[in-house]
Amino acid sequence: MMSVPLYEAKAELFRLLGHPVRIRVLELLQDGPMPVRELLAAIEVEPTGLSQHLAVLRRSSMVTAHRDGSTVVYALAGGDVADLLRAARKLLTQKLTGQNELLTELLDTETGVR
Amino acid sequence: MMSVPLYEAKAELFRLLGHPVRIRVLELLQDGPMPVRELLAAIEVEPTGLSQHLAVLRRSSMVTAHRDGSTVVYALAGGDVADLLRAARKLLTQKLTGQNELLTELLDTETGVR
DNA sequence: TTAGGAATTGCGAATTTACGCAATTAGCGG
DNA sequence: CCGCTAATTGCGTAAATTCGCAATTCCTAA
Repeated sequence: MMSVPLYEAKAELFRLLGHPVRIRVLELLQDGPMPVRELLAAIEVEPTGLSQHLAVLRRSSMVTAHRDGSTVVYALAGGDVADLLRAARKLLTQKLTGQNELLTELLDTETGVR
Repeated sequence: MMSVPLYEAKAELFRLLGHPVRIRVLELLQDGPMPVRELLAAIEVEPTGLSQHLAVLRRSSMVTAHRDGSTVVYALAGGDVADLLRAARKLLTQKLTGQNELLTELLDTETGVR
């Protein structure tokens, strides 16, 4: 089995998350499964574009899809995607609130970050 | 102040993390500040390439740099980048084991792949 | 001041990714 | 079967990333 270095996989994961539409989809799906139609209504994107981004998320096994009649319903596929999004939000709020650099710097230098 | 939607910022963050070299740098810096020279020795990349990736991390305030004599030392800049990397590792581990389960299940039940 | 290493920056070429239109598949109702 | 909505796929082009070479900056030692 050709082993892919973990950091390669990690980079790939982040790269796949690196698009606004895909982030929106994942965030919306955190509240439970949702048909494409609703995703389409909630996100500012054209049907074709949404499909393509959903395909990316599907191929990387971050979401699952199943038909229900004439509509297709998407859902988060297991793994803790939520943790990632949460960590991202945490980091961003820190950065956006910005000027508490003092605090983070203190915490950082204190421990020597081991 | 022109507010950037949070999901845009989040996507941007992930996009910036989405490169093997940048991931490696962040992981290495988790053990403490490190001069470029050492990063260069530890990562398989050319000086010019490393500089460019370091520039990306600098511009997005994920790392800081300061000169120490003739060398430049990089360090993680505050925020909980570590949390992100940890969450990513967790998700990847789940995913990889999950793929194995799926694979064995496929081999056990049917040979058909449609 | 000059030589040299360390690190960065400025392009240009090559690769990758995103977007939109047209065409296609799939289910539902008349 | 036919028409219609939902969703996806196939391309071609536009836009963004990446990478390496050459040139530049900054520091140190002679």
